[in-house]
Amino acid sequence: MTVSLRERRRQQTARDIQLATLKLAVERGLENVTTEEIAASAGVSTRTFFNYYVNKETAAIGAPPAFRKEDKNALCDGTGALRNDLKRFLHRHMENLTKDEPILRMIGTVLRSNEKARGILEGFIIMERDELTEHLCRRVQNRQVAAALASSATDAIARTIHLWEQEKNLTLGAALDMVWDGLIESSHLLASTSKDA
Amino acid sequence: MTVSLRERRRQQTARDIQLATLKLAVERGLENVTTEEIAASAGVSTRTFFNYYVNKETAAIGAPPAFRKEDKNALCDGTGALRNDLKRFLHRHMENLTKDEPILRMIGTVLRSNEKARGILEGFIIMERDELTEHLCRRVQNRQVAAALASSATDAIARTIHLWEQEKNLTLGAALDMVWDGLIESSHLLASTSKDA
DNA sequence: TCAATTCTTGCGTAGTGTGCAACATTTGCG
DNA sequence: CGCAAATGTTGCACACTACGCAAGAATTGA
Repeated sequence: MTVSLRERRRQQTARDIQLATLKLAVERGLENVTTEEIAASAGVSTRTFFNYYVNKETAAIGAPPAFRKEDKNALCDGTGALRNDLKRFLHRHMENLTKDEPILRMIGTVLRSNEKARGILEGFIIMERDELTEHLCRRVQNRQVAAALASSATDAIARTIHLWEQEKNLTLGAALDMVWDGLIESSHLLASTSKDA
Repeated sequence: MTVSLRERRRQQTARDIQLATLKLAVERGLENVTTEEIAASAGVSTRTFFNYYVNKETAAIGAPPAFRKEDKNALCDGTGALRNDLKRFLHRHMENLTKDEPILRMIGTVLRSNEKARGILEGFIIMERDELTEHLCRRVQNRQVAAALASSATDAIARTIHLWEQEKNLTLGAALDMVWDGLIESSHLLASTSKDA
């Protein structure tokens, strides 16, 4: 854990800038905030702001937590029913997000109104999903099946966060359970050729 | 069908600008094309360009075909197995897209490298998906189930286009069939609690 | 302590996006 | 038809974004 002073400062500045960005963005909307203001609020020059982030949208999003390698491996090397392994995987990831709930909430606010920020996050999610697809290919053989499962996973996460943002008194874990039940039910519907439900 | 001259010109100019944007974007990347160039190429002033589109990314995407109302109604008022109705719905939509295959291909190129364009399209897709969710609520009662189904549908479309872009000699319909089989198979996996497959 | 490396900053500049006002075109009505 | 209202186009001015460059400050390792 030899983190140099430089490195620590870099991390701190990056975070300072992100927090300054989100704070101002939540107050008045990211569109109505200039990079100059953000930089001033974070205590750096405008030029330095751009040394850290290529634009204010990226500054707002920061570096979202990716799927952890251990969790991905546990998912595709799992021995139980895929369904259970996937549920565990998702819960693990939600715990991972719980650490930064305030930031998550602020980012949600920004995403709702800012197209560019959405696109940046979307790009990140696509990468994560593609990687998850790759991993799942080791477990399910058929690429399209793996892709469908990976989509279900990332979508479930998105819907979970969305639900959690709307329903005040709901933890991320509880929201995931609701979303998960919906996913399973929808799978039953799609797996069946009878006209029930 | 009384379309005024003004309206027709507007449509034509909008399309001219979109085509000029896509042409230049495919050649050199949308980042390396200025609005000024696009406007000149489309035969209008820079200012007029911004009267039609708020930015070049929007110009590239244009107005993507939304789900048709009749198709949505057929889906949620359908009497057969949901699975079959959904498959038909997706095929209908792909036919809908087939009309503009060249544009679709160019947009795909742009989306791969441009975050802002992705965000704009994502916003459009979110609206479509939310509307589809609303419709599906009439058929499946539980909101989370409807949301999961709507996600499956829009994701399937995205994966279909992605597959179609990669595999040269594959129609949109054929690509959808492959994606669809993957979706069904993944649904079986998620519906089952046994550790098969 | 000193030299290499890295970070910060100001300045200059190309490009984006909008408000405004003048001018041109289309439309609908008498 | 002909004219007034509505709508569309354009140039200009301006604030803001984002990046290259180079000078100078801070951090590192020897």
